[in-house]
Amino acid sequence: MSAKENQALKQVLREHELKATSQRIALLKLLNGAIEHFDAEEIYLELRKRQKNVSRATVYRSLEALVDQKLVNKLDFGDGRMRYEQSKGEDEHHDHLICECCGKVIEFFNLEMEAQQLAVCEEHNFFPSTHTMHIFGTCANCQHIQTHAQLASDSN
Amino acid sequence: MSAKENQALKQVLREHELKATSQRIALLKLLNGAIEHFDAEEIYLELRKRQKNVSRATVYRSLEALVDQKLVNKLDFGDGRMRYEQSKGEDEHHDHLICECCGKVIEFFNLEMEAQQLAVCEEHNFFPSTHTMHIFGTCANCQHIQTHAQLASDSN
DNA sequence: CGGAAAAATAAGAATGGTTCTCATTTGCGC
DNA sequence: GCGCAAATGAGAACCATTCTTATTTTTCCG
Repeated sequence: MSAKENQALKQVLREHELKATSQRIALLKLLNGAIEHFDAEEIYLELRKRQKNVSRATVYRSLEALVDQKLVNKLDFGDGRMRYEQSKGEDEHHDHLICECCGKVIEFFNLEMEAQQLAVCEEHNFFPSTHTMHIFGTCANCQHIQTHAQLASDSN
Repeated sequence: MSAKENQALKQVLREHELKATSQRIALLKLLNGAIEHFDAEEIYLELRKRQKNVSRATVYRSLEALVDQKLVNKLDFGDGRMRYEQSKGEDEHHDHLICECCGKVIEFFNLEMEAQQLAVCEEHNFFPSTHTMHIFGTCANCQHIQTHAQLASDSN
C-alpha cells in the first residue's frame, strides 16, 4: 500500500519533470494528508522523526521545486517564515483569516471579493497574476476565552 | 521653519508618550513627505546621508515604537523585508497592487471589497483587527514594455 | 544488469533582515 | 543643573533561508 502510494507519487513527480528522489516523495507524503500549514523547520523535523535522512537545504530546495510546479502552495502569514500546504489543483484558491491569539488559520473563498479584485485591476490597467488576502483578528474560540478572562478580572 | 517643524514633531511624539529624541524626529521628518515605501536599510542610509548619527538598531526600535503608536504603517510585500510609510490617520487604510516586474506599488481602496471582508468575518464569527490585500501582477507600463519586447523577438 | 552523465543531496558555512546586549548618552521632571 | 529612567550605538546574536562543495542518486542507455 505504501509502496503503491510511493509509486503514484513517483509518477506525479516525473510528470512534473522532477526526479523522484526519496526525499521529495517523503515530503509529498507528509504534506499529502496534512490539514495544517507547516513551515520548513517543522517539515524538516517531522521527516527526521520519520527516520528519513533529509537536510534542511533539501527541504527548502524541494519545496521550491514543488511550488514551481504548483504541487505545493507557499503561504506568507507575515510572521517571518513561510508555510506550505498541498495544492489541491489549479482552481482551489482561497484566502485566510488568521487568529492573532492562537495562530489558527481559517480558509475562505468569496466570489464577490475575487470579482472586486478583478475590477480594481481593470481600473488600474493592472494585469494580476496572484494575490494574497489575509485578515488578522480573533477567532470565535479566542473571543470566548477573552470574554471569560475579562469577566474574571472584572469580578476582582 | 525647520525649527518650527521640529517643534511640531516633538509635540506629536510627546502626545504619543514617546520621548522626543533627535533620531525619532529625523525619522518622522524623512517619512513625512515621502510617497515611496522605504525599508529600514534605506531609512538608515538616508539618515546617515543627512549627517544624522543613527544606528540601525535605533531605526528598527523607533520604527516599531512609531508603528505601535500608529504614526507609521508597516507593510509586508512578501520580499523578505518590511516597508514603512507615514500613517495619514486612522481611516486611511488602503490595499496594494504590486508590480512583479518593476516593483512599483499602487495603492487602492475599494469599499465593496472592505464590505465583503466584513461579511466573511461575520460568517466565521471572526473579529477582525487588520488585513492585508496584495495583488501581484504586471503594471500598465510593464505590460507595454513586455509587449514591445515580444514584438521585437517575433520579428527575428 | 552495469556504468556514465546529470541532477540531487548532506552538512555546514554564508547571507540578510531583524533583534538583542550592554555600556554610554540623552531627555525631561524636579 | 541633577538624577534617573529611557533611548541610543556598536556590534554580537538570531533565525529563516540560500549557497557551496564534495558525495550520492537517479535515470538512461547499451
